[in-house]
Amino acid sequence: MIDIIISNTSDTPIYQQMFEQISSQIIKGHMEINSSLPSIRTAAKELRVSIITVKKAWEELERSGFIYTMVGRGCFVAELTSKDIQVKRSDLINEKMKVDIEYYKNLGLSVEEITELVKRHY
Amino acid sequence: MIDIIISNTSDTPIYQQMFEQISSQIIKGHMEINSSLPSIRTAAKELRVSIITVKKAWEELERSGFIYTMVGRGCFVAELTSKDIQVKRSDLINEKMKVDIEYYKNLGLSVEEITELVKRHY
Amino acid sequence: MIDIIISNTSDTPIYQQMFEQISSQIIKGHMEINSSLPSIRTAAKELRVSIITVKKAWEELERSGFIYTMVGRGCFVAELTSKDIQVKRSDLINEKMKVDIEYYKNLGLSVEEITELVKRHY
Amino acid sequence: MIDIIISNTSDTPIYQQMFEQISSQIIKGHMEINSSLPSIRTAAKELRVSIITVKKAWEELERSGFIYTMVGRGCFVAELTSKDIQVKRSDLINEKMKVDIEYYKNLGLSVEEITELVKRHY
DNA sequence: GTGGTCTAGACCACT
DNA sequence: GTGGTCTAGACCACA
Repeated sequence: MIDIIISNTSDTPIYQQMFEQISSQIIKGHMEINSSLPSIRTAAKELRVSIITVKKAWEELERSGFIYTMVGRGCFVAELTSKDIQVKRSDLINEKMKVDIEYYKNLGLSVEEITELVKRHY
Repeated sequence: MIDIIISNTSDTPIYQQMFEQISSQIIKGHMEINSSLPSIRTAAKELRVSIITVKKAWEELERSGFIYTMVGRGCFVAELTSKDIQVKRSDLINEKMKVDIEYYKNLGLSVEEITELVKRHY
Repeated sequence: MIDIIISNTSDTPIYQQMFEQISSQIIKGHMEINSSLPSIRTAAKELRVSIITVKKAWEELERSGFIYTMVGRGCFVAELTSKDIQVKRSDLINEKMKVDIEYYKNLGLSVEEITELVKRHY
Repeated sequence: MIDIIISNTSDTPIYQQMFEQISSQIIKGHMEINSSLPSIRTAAKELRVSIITVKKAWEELERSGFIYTMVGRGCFVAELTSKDIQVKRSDLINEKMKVDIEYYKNLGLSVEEITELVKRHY
């Protein structure tokens, strides 16, 4: 089993949805270190997507250091130290925050207005 | 002349970059009502993008009510009441804010942490 | 046209053969900066491989910084400074050299024997 | 006991790692002629790899003439004359050297640069 | 069983 | 035209 929800209508690619959800679960410590991910075939069947789509997601996860692969055996959650995780998390957050603030600023929003909106939408 | 910066390597489509920057300028009142936009050809030459791309951006702007077209004469900034503008602005902001908050929440950020980051990045 | 030779019988994957040959040409300065690579489709047809195989090679090249992509327009040779190129080249060479020397050393070869072999095979 | 180090994450197959390390030990005379290799089951347990993998490595070693099998009794280091060993060793070395030189040559390295690198990395 | 590579299509958005 | 994504198969090496 794997705890992912795929939206076929979303405009973010399926493989990226998978990447984001799994990486986020690893970052939050919801997946045990060295535990195995479902095999590409199993995940594909479960999520009703193509094998190649799953593979692409797994590849991205490996390239980002979230999982490691042992050919013929499967893919496993990498041994990230809590520090590694904090760094990865911060990177993700700061990168996005920078772009977001740029956007709101561009529309003439003050910092107070933004924080107000944040509270309302949270 | 037109005050836009295009990034060819960005992964947001060029026409959308144009849409966002122009609509934001109109919303902020930086473009005079009924003033004319540059012709599609001129804009294309200035920004070094395809005519088709400019056409698409202008179409999107018209569809969203930011500009209007007079066939054979060009495109002009629409007469938006300040209320219209507020509504459009709010729509843009709220739609994006909803998605953004979802993302940060998903990474385990509290509302306080988000507002803290907002202040730092602003 | 593109100057690549593919061996279907080799045990190095096709996409990797393409990556190595193109990156090596860029490193050696045989491809002009900002010149366009053949489109994925064209290259696939010319080399008689699948589109997806070419795409994978192009992707690796982009990830390694050798080329950049403009969606809807094509892929282009990146503007590498001669210093960038030297660094990339050194990295490739040293990484491989380390493994190779390890191998020969492991078989009991002295440094003189290796250099002797190098001269003979060059 | 058997003196081998296996890397599960390496991209050279496990059975090949085993083959290379054992054959190299035989070539260097570090394993006594007619001495017995550990049983497949023992080796598999010690190295924490699959029995099938060990079997494949032993098979390769036998096919290359490094060991011989006595059914029901185990596998033993073959009686290689020093000449046999020299030939096998040369074959391995020359085959690899040919490919390696090709690679370095392709990156524009002169024979002097290569020998220089060899000395530095040795 | 596993992942790695590859094919020959397809549809889409963008230029 | 371009690249981006996806599908539903296939064959292979590896464990």
